[in-house]
Amino acid sequence: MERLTRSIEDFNSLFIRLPASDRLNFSALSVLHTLSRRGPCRLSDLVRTEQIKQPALTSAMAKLERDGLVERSPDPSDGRASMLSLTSDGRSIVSRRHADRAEQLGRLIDRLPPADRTRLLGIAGVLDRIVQLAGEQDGKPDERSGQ
Amino acid sequence: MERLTRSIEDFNSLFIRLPASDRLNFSALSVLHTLSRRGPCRLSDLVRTEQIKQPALTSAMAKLERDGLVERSPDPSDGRASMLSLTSDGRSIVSRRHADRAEQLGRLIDRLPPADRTRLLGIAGVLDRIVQLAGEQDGKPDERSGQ
DNA sequence: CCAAGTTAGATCGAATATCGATATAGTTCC
DNA sequence: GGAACTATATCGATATTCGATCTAACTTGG
Repeated sequence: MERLTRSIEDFNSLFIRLPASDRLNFSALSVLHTLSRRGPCRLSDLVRTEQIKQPALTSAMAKLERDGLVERSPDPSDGRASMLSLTSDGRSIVSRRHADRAEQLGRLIDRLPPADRTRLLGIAGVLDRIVQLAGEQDGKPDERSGQ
Repeated sequence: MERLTRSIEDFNSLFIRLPASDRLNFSALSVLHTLSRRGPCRLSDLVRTEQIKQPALTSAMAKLERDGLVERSPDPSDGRASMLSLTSDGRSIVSRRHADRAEQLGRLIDRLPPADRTRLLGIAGVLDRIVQLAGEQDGKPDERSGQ
């Protein structure tokens, strides 16, 4: 476990740095990614998973909204809350970053021995299953299935 | 590549968040990790890999030094520079975080089907090779070999 | 050796991010 | 309707970041 953990740590140092961030800080990018993967949700849902407190998230959202990357609509079932969702500009930032990472990772993987390449590509499903397991642990038992 | 990249992104969202940070922010933790993996180096070496500019790194180092996690000694070959290195307190923060991650990852992996577990454990070497390839690309062709 | 250019790192001031505490407004339960 | 709760906003203080600039130390060509 030691060994695998260290390899993942080192790989992440690399992977995280691949795409140079635009004018957005780490928290803002993380919020965009989360909104992209989970779909519209409320501020308090994000507070649970992002690594910042609610006031910081409120001001981050204000900036993202000013920049036209996120929009809010009233939550029909609760007058206190808003539903937050990505605008198309927001979606394109996320997918641009994703595409950059995929491309740069692809360039590295192309230089691996074929056997390694195959093994690595085959690991995606395992990673998904781990994420799912972790989600079941603290969150509700399903929810991670929707595209 | 799409598929693998997305799985890694999702896994990272999880992996990054595993250990709640002490009183140190993301940049400080990243610096500690880098110092731990690369051994003593100069401020300007870190500026090249960390995602912050030199003034921010200088003030981060000042805080880490105040907190007793990093120490500096004069660089014998260059009177302008200092060599930065982890103190034993700094080392133990890094290894504590590493151990936490290993333990939590281990708990998840234990719940995978045996075949998946084996495949995942076998991927460490491939990740190392990718990191090495990326290092050869922009840095000097070797250097990544030391323990 | 010396002047000019370069590099390592520190410092300053402004902008931004974050936090804890608290305020506001909507909701639920009795 | 009123107490308790929840979602989010706001406020003031502290921390982080950056761009610009500064100093000291190194390097080089003569």
